[in-house]
Amino acid sequence: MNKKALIAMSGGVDSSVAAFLMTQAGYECMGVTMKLFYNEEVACRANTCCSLDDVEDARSVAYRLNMPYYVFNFSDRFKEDVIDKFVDAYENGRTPNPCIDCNRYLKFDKLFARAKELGYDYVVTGHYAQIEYNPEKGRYLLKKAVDTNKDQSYVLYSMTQEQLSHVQFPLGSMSKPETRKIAEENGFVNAKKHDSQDICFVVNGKYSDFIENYTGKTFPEGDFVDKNGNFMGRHKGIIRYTVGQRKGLGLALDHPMYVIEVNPENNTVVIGENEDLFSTSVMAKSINLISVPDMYKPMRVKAKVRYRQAEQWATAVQVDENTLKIEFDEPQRAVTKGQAVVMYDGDIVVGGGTIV
RNA sequence: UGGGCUGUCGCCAAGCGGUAAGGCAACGGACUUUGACUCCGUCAUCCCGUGGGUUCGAAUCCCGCCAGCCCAA
Repeated sequence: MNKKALIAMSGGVDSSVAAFLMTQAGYECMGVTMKLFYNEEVACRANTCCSLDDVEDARSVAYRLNMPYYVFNFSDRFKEDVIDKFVDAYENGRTPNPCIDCNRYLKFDKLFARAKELGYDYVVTGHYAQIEYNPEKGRYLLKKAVDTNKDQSYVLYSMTQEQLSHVQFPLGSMSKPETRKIAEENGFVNAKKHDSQDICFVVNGKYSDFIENYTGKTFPEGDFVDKNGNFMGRHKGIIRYTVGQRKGLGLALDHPMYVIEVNPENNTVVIGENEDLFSTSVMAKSINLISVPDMYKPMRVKAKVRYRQAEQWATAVQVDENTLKIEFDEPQRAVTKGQAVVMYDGDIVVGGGTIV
């Protein structure tokens, strides 16, 4: 009897090709799209995942591949573990990464558990990353995608051994052009669909508008101040700013200014020079380690503090059960609370955590 | 209402007789499964406070007026 794989299909080209590859590999597959929010609440949008159109695309591909297809309504869980956390972070001067939470709580927890209940051996997604079992370590390893330009291992750092042992990323060794080629060859409706981008549950770009609509709150104006607390201007509400931001400040000086810090306590936003944004030390909470059981002994790693960034040399050490301290060799620009720091050993993901 | 200074794009600011630099902001796009950063593009077209004058030609020179600032009273 064939192994059974549950394919998480967003309606995009990547997960569609992942589904195709699994059928080719002889798995008994089922396609599933997670309904994460209501389109009536956040409207429709062409290039986001999981909208109504996307469900139709996913269904179409599943039909073409001759696999059963279902939509699972996980909107309650998504609200609780992604949207509410997202809003809470912004309200408290942090900058969340909802994609990481969605992977952590929806794809590899809620959906993962459901797959198990239904008797499936694997959950499959269209992520560009690789999973590999290492006999010497006795651990499953998460590795970067072969196509390093599309590598998504950063958003997967929270995966556990249990999850890694029952998840497959068929696209890990593919390049994006190869993926699209396969989609075209199979006549998938979404072969030329634009890559997803922006926050999927935020319509028409402005996440700040979403937060205000969603919470029914308005976030009051406040002061821009410099490092010494001198008044520099008025800001339009704390949720509109993130560390390192330049655009949207509306401050016309003789040179660009950047957000250095967001201060919810007194509703101020500290601005300063680009040089003021650099720091070498990073503390992370809610950590997850993959390639090693613990890191109480300092370890040389390469790490990055945002998705699209080259890893930088650093020394990391675990402080306690849930805390990691990372000391970069060179100062890093705009280390931002709420974002993730992810550590690598070559192309192996060591682990990561949320920057505090 | 004596003297001095200034008035160029939303902000700052070049320009000093030859047909409006640049920076910031803004806007648009690229990049991107988060937010940012970055990059590319656009941004004064009978016009340089205003009305006259000189000149082949003025934002640039001259005169008047207006506005703002400063110093004196």
